[in-house]
Amino acid sequence: MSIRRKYTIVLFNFVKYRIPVIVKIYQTRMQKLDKNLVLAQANDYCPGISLDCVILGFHEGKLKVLLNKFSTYTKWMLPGGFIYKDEHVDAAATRTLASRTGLSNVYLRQFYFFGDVSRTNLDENKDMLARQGFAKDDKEVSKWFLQRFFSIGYYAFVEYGKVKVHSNMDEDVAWFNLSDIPSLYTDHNIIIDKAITTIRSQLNSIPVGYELLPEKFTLTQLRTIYETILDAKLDRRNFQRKILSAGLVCKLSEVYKKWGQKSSILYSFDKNKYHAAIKNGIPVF
Amino acid sequence: MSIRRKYTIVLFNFVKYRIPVIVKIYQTRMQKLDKNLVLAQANDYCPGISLDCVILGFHEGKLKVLLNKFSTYTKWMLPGGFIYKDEHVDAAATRTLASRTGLSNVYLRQFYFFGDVSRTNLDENKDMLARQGFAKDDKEVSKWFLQRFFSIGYYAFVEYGKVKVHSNMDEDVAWFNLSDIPSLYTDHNIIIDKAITTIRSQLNSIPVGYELLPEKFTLTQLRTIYETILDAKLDRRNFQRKILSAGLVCKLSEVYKKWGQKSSILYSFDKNKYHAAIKNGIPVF
DNA sequence: GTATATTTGCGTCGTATCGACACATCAATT
DNA sequence: AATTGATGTGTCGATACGACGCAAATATAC
Repeated sequence: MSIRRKYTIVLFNFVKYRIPVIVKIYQTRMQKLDKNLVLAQANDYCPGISLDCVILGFHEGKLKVLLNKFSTYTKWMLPGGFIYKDEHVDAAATRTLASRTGLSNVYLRQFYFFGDVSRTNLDENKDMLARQGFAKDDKEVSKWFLQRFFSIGYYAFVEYGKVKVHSNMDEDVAWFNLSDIPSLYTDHNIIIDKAITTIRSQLNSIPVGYELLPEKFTLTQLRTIYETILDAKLDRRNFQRKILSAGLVCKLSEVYKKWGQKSSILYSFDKNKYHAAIKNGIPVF
Repeated sequence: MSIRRKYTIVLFNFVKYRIPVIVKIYQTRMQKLDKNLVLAQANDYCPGISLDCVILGFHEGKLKVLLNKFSTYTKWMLPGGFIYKDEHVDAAATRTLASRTGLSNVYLRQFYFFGDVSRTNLDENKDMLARQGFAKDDKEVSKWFLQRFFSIGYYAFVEYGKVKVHSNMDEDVAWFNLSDIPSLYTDHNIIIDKAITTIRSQLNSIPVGYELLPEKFTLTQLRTIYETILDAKLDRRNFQRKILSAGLVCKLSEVYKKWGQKSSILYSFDKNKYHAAIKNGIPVF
């Protein structure tokens, strides 16, 4: 037998028999680590309560939502987390947001408590655990993950350009157009809808523009945000008159050139006036 | 010894020695019953979550809040309850409201999730349990009552005249003027403030008048409600013009005579127009 | 009985605001 | 050179809004 033939056989056997074994060993180790981590953390969290963040950004004329997906699971979901037993809910939300976006000092507000019994879908959760590699009859893991969960909804406005989306082996993170969101885990589609409805109803006293836009922006961008949230067309000229006459923004000497068309004037917010106006409510529509 | 003297002594001894013993026996029985009841129920409830209702009524020109107080405890508190493990949160709120007011079909809305760690005051709760007659080291009772509690805040508008306030041995129930509320259990003062703030900020799309007033009412009563919630005076004539020109109310042929002064015209809501207007938002101030 | 105070019904008036639309400008495509 | 689409700037009429006036009705004070 030639040396080459011999090596080929060794290599073939290695690939066929050894690699699966090695993979299996590591998988088992990882799962144990994973499970221990999960259980240790589960003990530190308040039972039955989670929180989910609807993180909104604005890019190229579209409102976007940040979603994530476990690499072992099929459905996308809202970035969420649990509350430590000695932690303020708002702190837990801030922590969750920071872990996904790397941002702190973000406009983040609680908007609803989701308390439907049927929002906890046992079949869905069992499927997710199975794909994660946990045994069906694993009592400890089931006890945490197959309990009824309430969820506290938070929405956040972030500056799109400042968010660094970093997916890794275990988790994908990505922006989705608000108008084009797939079917999500549990009631997360409902949570997003409720967030938008809430924001819309309080739009006059929420600094959407200030939080979503970069330092310098055009009035068209600002208007587009309002139009998207209100799901209505606003008269360009009337909108500008309102914003300008209220003195909320300062005209800059720079212009924004891009799409072809006429270049548009850049503005920046007059921070003091803007926040004062928001407190009293800006009539937008 | 005269018969009278003999009876006196017997009666004296009875009062001095027997009655306390009998009372003690019954107290102990009641506490055991109480404890068993508490523990049995505690098992059926979602741990760590309560809900509190800010029940608002309107009477004699004042906004009122319904509060209750355990007869064994000093502080008044918001009518509250827990959520059964298989119960929708909103259903739990409806149930809590009905048990205190006897009313169903009430305008009841969730408005905030109170998630501060420090809202659970252990000393206060220990004091309450002690006054209720539970031993300090009673592990089972402590486990439920001395855990960290979140609370979901609900507000409700009820027609004052329809509520039957029924206090009993264990619990007092009473209306308080919104402007004159004592120091309450835990953060319940904060919860009321937050409720009012929330209602104020959404006043244009909340049917306060419709829910708080009886079938027939005067425009002054309606205006007073808005003035109280907004904490501002509204011009009587401008307010009437707005309400009337929007066609929200129908003028009745009856008048309201009471306070002396000129008798005022009674109105009733045009239900359809009113709810349509509320959906789009009535500009009030 | 008369005067006063208070509350109600029913208005007026000037200004600010809102919604609808016109027109010129600029850059890229046709 | 004409067209397209987005932008800056302005006009105009209707209406809504805030401020306020005045008479009528009823209780209290004298």
